[in-house]
Amino acid sequence: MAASVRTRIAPAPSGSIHVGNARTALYNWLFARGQGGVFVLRVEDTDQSRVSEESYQAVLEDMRWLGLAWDEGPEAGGEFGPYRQSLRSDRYDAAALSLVDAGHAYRCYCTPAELAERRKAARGSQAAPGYDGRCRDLTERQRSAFDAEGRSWSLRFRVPEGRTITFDDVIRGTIATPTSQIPDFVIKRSDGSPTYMLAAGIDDALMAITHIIRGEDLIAATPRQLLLREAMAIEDVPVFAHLPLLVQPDGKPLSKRWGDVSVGAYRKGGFLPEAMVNYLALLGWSYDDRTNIFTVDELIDRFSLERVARNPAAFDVAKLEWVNGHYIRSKSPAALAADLELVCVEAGLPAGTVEGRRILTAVAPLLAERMKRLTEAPPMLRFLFGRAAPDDKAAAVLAGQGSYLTAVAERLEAIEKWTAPAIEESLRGLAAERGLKPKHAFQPIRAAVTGTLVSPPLFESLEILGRTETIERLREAPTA
RNA sequence: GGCCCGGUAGUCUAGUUGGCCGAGGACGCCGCCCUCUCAAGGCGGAGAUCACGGGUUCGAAUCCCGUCCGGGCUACCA
Repeated sequence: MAASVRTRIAPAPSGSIHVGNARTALYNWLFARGQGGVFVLRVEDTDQSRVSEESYQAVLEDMRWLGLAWDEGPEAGGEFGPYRQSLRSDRYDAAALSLVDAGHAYRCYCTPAELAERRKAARGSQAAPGYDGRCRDLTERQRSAFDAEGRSWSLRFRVPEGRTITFDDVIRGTIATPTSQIPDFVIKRSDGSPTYMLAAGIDDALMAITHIIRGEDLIAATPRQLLLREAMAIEDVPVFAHLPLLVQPDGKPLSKRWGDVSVGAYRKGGFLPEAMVNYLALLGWSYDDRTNIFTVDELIDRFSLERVARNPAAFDVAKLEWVNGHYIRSKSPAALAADLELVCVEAGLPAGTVEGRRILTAVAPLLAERMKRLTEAPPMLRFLFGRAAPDDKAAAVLAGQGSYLTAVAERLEAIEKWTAPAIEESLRGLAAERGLKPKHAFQPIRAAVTGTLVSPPLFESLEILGRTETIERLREAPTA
């Protein structure tokens, strides 16, 4: 039994979570849960310029919606807090200080503008990755001179020369990087704030994270954070697992121009959290060669880092919709009605009442099997919340049907019990008497009652609508 | 440019100890059935020179080499 697995998701609070981060969060969560470990939520808000309380809340809200409960983090607490980097600057300062004292970091007086210029100049040449190490060995006198000039400084990590940093990635195997490829990187900005490299590296160590599961884009950051740990004499080395990127169907990186990239957008778009979780789990991971639908417990039980794919995965909305449809159909009428109430109210339908709930619960099973997204419901059940003029196609079908609809109304008035089977029996009887094919017998009724040619099953719809309302609509339908 | 990671049908993938793969499943697509519309469901179908070229082997998607293509990193962003 693995004693104490600890994983973490460390989102920047810049609004609703990106689906790629949501997947990373999910994998971390699944792994921790499956190992009986702890899942930590840490907010990386070191870049003060782009955080707001609102977007911070949006992140927590998305996590809750997805059902990814964190054991430690904001609001949950924990012995390794605080869990917002903006509240942990004392730790970063202390680490930076000791790094400088030990000679592992030094002041760099180069300004961003100078760096940009030198980088530009070095572009064409052979080697030259990043910083050229100009301030690496400044003398005390030179430093004083810069200070006298009033130049501000940042702190850079002194990357040791001539070594190769190696680590084993659970998903990709061994990855080795010669330190010649790693320039002296900034760990503390001139405004005193820590960079991601320092803050994340320290926090992962301080929070005793045992498994770092993150995006492939961070694989280049790994040797640097390993170097940082070594310089701070941190013995424990976490297990690394770098997930493949999420891309668009055309293979390009996910961008807003292509479509929705935030969890919030899918939530508003009528997707169920369980569908989102199931689909995201499948984006880059598989259990076997045939299983597509998993309950959360099954995912927790079966998920493993070893079975995560290595190649980028394209986000396919069509498949997400299929998964979503599956979960919509598996919901109980009452539960689905609760979801429908939200989207109906959002769509302006007066569904938020006791009567509204009764209606929604009744149509829920009917709608379930023809929805891929909850947002498709309002147009299909609008007729249950009020009359509307028929659309063009319905109007065309209604033309000249006045006497037939009147006959239908009379039949329905004579029914003893207002139930779908009774309605069906009655209307089929009438159709048979008139020699009408079912389609020709029923479409005019559908048009008259719902105002459209596409609706939930007719007889059930009429039952839910009620006898009085049904008959009135039949008699008052515009058939001219 | 340098370093790193990838490359099985439109998409997600199975295949990881070479033969059971003349490549399996799912979404999507096409057709049929069911049927009061739309769906759902059932059945069937098209779709992959396993990026390309060499090599090793009786035999390679699976091993080796090279090439090409895509992506990531190369920031006082994370």
